[in-house]
Amino acid sequence: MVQKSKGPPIAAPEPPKRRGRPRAYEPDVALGKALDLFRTQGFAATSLDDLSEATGMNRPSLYGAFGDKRELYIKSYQRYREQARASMVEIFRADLPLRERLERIFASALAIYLSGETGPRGCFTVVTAASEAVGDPEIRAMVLDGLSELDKAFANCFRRAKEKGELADSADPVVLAQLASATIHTIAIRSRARVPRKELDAIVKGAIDVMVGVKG
Amino acid sequence: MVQKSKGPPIAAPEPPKRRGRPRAYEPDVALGKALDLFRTQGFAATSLDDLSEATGMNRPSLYGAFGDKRELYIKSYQRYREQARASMVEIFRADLPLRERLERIFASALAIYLSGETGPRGCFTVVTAASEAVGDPEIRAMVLDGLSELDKAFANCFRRAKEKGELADSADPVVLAQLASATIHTIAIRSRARVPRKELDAIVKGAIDVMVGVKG
DNA sequence: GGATTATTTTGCGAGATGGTACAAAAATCA
DNA sequence: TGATTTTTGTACCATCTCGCAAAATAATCC
Repeated sequence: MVQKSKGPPIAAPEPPKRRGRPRAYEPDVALGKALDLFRTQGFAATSLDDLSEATGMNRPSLYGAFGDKRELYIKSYQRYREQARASMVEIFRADLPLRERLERIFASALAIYLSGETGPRGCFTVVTAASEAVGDPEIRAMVLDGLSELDKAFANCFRRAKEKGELADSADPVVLAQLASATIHTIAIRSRARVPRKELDAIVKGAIDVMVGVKG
Repeated sequence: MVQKSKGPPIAAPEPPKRRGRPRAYEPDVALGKALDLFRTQGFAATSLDDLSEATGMNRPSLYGAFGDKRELYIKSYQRYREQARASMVEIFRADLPLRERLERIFASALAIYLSGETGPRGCFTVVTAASEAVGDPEIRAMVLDGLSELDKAFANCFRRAKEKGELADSADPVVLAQLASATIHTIAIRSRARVPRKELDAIVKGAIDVMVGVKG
């Protein structure tokens, strides 16, 4: 949300008159390109040359703008999280019937997982968990945070649904949330193995049926 | 199960009098070491020097015995699948109450995922799906096979339980199987992020409660 | 215009990477 | 014993890796 105040001219997206030679790239789009590469190939399989070519920045510029490869990976991951969060937060917040809310969440997730020019790329949190998270404590902490953020959002969702009487009294919001997260994770993995969208939709539908229909 | 027949001497683990210089390694244990490395570090992050050191074979020997790095990865993955299958097949086959069967399956999976000297390593199928599967059709096919093998085993499990009256008539074995697989996948991912075992156990317990309690 | 500042560009360098050639070593076969 | 076969060990190659230093470029400030 960009504020559109009528007050004094606030420097928003206008160039803040930087000194020195102007950049030949936009950091935001460059980071997006880097994220694309990391999402498909992973950290180790992506070389600085790959990143340099994709972003249009040569290596020293990359280094100056984002730090070394690991820092760039971390910044890419943070950006992924922001994007993913942005695409879901309103659905989580909205006041919709439980089933519809879940349908929209999973549809939003699938849209992210199936996107990609060369093929589906899955969930970057899952990809990172499966690779760098074991050996790098800082990255692992971010992944853990990503996992629990989703768990919490789902738990909140089910808690509210229960309060509104959409679920049986015996239903446990935390357990249902873990099931919902598990469904997210399974479609993230399967999408990378190119399981056709129809099957993924069926998995989502089956999971939702169980989650909203739990009697105890 | 090694057969202990009384018939004529079958050349089993006895040296078949190979010609030429004898090997300084045992291919089976070397492959095991390679699998260990690949499971923790992934394909791209594991160098031939790493593999050479871990197996005790120098690079030419590695190459001669298993082919190039990719072939070694594929053979390692196949071996992982064999081991995982071996550790579960009897539980799937056994004639146990549904809940107990599920408990044992998940316990067996967790034992695999949490093992490792340097920390939990998760499921190699999931790790491979998250990395090499996108770019390598042959590897992707193996991963797909691994995913569907688990789905089918679970579906069979629930189908039999339903026939025995352990599940409501309205329960759908396929949907329940996908939920069980999803639970497997989520604990595989979380274990790599070092989620403590207690939480993983809780996730498994919650999922089982839902699966065996589904009324429809 | 000249000084200052920020960025780009070129290119380097030390080391790692996957893979291989070749000779020495160690066993069997004749 | 000597020929054959198989594996090992050393050394090497061409390529790629990440990161950085130095110089060139292009803007603003005075």
